[in-house]
Amino acid sequence: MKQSPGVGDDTVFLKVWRVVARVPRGRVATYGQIARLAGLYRGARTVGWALRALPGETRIGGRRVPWQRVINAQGEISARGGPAGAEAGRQAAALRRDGVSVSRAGRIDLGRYLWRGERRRP
DNA sequence: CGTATGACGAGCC
DNA sequence: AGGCTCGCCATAC
Repeated sequence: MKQSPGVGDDTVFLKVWRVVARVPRGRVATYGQIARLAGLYRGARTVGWALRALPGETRIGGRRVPWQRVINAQGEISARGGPAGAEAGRQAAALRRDGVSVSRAGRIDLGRYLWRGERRRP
């Protein structure tokens, strides 16, 4: 089942959140990208899991974690398990407020908005 | 400690 | 191009 993980201290979730917190406004990052930066080379799914468990009020570095800036590798907003489109709609709106263009189908141009600020070392 | 789950991703068909 | 399957990882139970 899905319950709140023990987000006590230095858990993988916290690491993920810290990376997400670095994504600048007006940019987006993919789950796989966040995973790599967090040290989880193939843990894209784990990133999704971590974001699902992210309490909305969580703050890192004094500000809320911009979870809306994380999308899948196809440039689309991934659906949650809940009501179809409910959360996705909120995410699209939040992204547009960030200045990111989101198509009605919920697609984003990665070539244009993908965060390239920090790349993994070779 | 073994099984199941999921805001993913890369291949295949 | 669109859709399915299989692999990955950490967490829940």
